[in-house]
Amino acid sequence: MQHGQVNNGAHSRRNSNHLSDNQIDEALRCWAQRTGLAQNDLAALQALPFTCRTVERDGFIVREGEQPTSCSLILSGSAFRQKVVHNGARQIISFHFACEFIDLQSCLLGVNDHGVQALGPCTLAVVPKVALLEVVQKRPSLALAMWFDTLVEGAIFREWVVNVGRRNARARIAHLLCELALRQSPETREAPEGTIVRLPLTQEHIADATGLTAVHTNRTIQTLRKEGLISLSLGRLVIHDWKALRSIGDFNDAYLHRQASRPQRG
Amino acid sequence: MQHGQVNNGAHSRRNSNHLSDNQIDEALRCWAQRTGLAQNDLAALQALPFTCRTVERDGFIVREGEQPTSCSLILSGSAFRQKVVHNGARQIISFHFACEFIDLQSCLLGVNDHGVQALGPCTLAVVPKVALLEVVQKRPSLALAMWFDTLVEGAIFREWVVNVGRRNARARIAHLLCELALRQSPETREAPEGTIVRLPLTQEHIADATGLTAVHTNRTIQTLRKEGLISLSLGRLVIHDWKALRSIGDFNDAYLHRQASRPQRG
DNA sequence: CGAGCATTTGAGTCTCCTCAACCCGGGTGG
DNA sequence: CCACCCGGGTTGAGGAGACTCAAATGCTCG
Repeated sequence: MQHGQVNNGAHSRRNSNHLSDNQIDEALRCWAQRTGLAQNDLAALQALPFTCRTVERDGFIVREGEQPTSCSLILSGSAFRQKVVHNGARQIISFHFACEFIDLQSCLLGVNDHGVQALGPCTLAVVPKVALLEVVQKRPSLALAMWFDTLVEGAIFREWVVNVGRRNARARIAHLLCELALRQSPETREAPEGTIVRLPLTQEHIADATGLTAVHTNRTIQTLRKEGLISLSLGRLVIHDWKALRSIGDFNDAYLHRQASRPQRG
Repeated sequence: MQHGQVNNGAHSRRNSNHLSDNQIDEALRCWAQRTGLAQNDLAALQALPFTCRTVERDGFIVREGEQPTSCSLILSGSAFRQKVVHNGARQIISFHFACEFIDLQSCLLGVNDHGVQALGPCTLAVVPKVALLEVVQKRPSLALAMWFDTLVEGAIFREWVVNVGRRNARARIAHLLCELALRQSPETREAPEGTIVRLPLTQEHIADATGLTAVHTNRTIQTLRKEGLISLSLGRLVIHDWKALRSIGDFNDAYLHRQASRPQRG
């Protein structure tokens, strides 16, 4: 059925907006680099029929309980995964930034077991899951890249279980901030000390991500601030003492698998 | 480079023991069914050079920090994933039972970010990761099955984040027991009420899985027992009132994706 | 200037933790 | 055959971290 390679040229695939086309290509390139994808596989991705979409703050990208039909790649902005429990409390499960696919699980899982919302205003590139699945089925190395991405995501979930399960408020928050700072500063493996990290988080988001209440989160953040470890005000995080914060949060970046020895593929 | 199909016949692949050969084939068949794998892909899996290994209670299957060279499939017994935090406390991240691969992440991630130990005595089928990777790269539908397995695992991790993050002791334990009971009773989607579930868990395991202390876990289990909801003594769990326990634990089995609409493949 | 949201502060409470002792059944060795 | 030990379970008392409820502050935006 499927003949030859991907398709013909990336320039005919989307409607009009060349600006967003560039953005999509760039985001895919970034994703491909992180997952160690080869050039021709990247091209196959770029040839997919992405469409752009913008979501305002707190807008839903994925709704719990629905059956997904597409996958979304973040072009700009950030988003968070969340689940709501019986009494109405919310648990945030992960944060996602530019150049990340948010819902690859849509490809193979029948129903969304959680929701995803935009943290701030967010632009997305959306591709029908059938299109993505099709190319993945043709290209094993692409399938491995997807699998790899999902594995890293799983590793982060595991660390989050540990974070909310076995650390106190101070450590939980420190750990979260370490992770976010590191993931936001792409290439630098070490110590995002002193750099300003754009994080449109409210303290309530932090509370929901760490399994704490907003009030207690507030008090805990204040002590971190008073100790001169961090600055954290609306939308901006600065870590003044990376080593101290890392130690408080019991943070070890191995679980992020930022330079996993990904075996040859493609 | 890679010519033709898998290899030649499954009967020449392992040393001697026909009994364990059967066990391996059976476990793989079971896994293939769960992931919706087609017959020829299953055959390719069965042709891999698995070797058997037994691990005694609490023995390590995967060690944190090491570089994995193989993947393990549980033939009998059960295992748990765990991470240790700075102060020495342990968090259990998941439990695994027969016919499950425990460390598929070994295939693509460079270093183990957590450990896996046998819960009780455990027999494993071990395959070199390079062999697994090779066949996966040849067979896209197999890659998708691996990916699917990892996605479901990730969904379970997410629910665990919610469990330890946003539920009280009573609900956490109820939720955990619901999950374990359901996963242990394979085909039945509904209500493992009254059936005996073999679970070689100590209360300390339950505590470490739910982010509680052993003492508090003990007290909480006692109230569940006194209310006639469960029986739980060394190695045996019986759920007497499934609906009640499910309600207490805020348990919704959707996240297990037991009958996910897996798209056509293979 | 007021509305609305995020943050901050206070006071009282409760869940869950800590430390410690004790019980109990099974296995081992003298 | 009994004494002992050991791991898991149980119980008690006290304490602390985190929660709840409530109100006040500050900030941004219309």
